[in-house]
Amino acid sequence: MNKWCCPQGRKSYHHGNLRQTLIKSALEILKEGTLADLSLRALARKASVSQTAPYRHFKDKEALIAALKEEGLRKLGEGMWALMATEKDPLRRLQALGKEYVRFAEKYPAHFKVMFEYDLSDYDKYTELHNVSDNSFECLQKTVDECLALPGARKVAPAVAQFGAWSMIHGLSVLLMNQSLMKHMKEGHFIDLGEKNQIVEQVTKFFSESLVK
Amino acid sequence: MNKWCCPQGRKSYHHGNLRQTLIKSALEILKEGTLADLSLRALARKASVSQTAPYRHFKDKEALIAALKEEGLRKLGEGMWALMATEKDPLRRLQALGKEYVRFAEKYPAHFKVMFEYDLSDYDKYTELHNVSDNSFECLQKTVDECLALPGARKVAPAVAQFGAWSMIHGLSVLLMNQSLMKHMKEGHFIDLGEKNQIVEQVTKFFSESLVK
DNA sequence: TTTTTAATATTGACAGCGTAAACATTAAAA
DNA sequence: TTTTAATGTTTACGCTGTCAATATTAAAAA
Repeated sequence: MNKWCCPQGRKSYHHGNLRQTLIKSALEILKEGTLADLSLRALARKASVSQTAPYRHFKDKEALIAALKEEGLRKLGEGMWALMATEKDPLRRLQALGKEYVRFAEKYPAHFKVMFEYDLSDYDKYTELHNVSDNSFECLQKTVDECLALPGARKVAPAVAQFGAWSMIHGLSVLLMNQSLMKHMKEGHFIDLGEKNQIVEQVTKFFSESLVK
Repeated sequence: MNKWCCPQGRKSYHHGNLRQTLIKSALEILKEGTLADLSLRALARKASVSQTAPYRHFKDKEALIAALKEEGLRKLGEGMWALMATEKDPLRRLQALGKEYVRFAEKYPAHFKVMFEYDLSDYDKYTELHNVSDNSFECLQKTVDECLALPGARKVAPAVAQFGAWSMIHGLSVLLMNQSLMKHMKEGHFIDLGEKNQIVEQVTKFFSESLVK
């Protein structure tokens, strides 16, 4: 007799793919809700698994968060590196990278939220995060350097331009993703600006052109 | 007899200044810790008050958070508006505003964290937040407009320059305040950049100069 | 001044949370 | 086939946000 065979009404004792399932559910919750809405127990429930099962895959809640961050960083990096291969003109590529960054924020809002809103208590525990992060932003650096090597480029310390580009792109994404700011803007400020995509198009263009002449 | 007169070992039944005390304690906690470390009960304990006393001053936890956000936004606005009065040259003022923004993030890290990392579940409940926010960023808009009115200014839609300025300044602050990013940078990237203040000085200068010529 | 009332505090209770400890099942390695 | 490591379960603890019912008191009204 096997009344204990399939706990939580599952087909088999082992879930089979719990880690991925937990990550997926977490992203679903974050997509609509805030970070405060995320709980390991709710994820376990959604996966029809006991409340402590997640601990076989993540040391604690922060480890799950770190995994989400890493996945997001990786996706972002992939998108940006793809542009490195396809767009050869540095100025146009810098603009494209900015657009890609914003596009990522819109396509993966849950990843974006967790990447930049959730402050881990100890980043040193997640060394892989740094590596992925490095890799993602390396192409931004490279592209800025190429822009500065262009004939007629402005004379700026590369680090300044790199940091400026990153700040601009990141800030743009953050502001555009901020429901509060966007809302109040539509009700008064920047009304003549049109749609989001146009903002991104123009601001990134503005910046990349700032590097030359 | 008054064994019940002074609960929690206080001198009087009423605390006298609980609201401010709670806010202050919250900021102290956030200064060193993360948003996850913040709990109403801990704040109540610190104030030697019962666990539900905070509810006389804040409808719920989010209301406390919103109050922190508002206070931060107000401080930021004050600092920025002060510059409007003292620095008349638009370009230099734009740079000064950027530096002020970063300086604020460094001086009030707890406010900054809560302002831009804590996503409220419903912003419409806190209308005052929008007003304060509007006011804080109005001077940034005005300054950019003045820059664009300068002889030799680049031809850009004002909204684009405004949004670009805001993105740059905000992104700069966020990146500089991100312990994770800053840490990994010192260990490899941007090493030739020197100290934070120099970054801010140069990047803000770079941007404001991007508006003219 | 006295009385009433509104502001501010209290205790007690409840469900949900993160997570530790001890134990069960099973897939994979020996 | 046996052993072991991976992956699950149950139970339990203290912490959390928050509600309901109640107490104290400062300020307003009488």
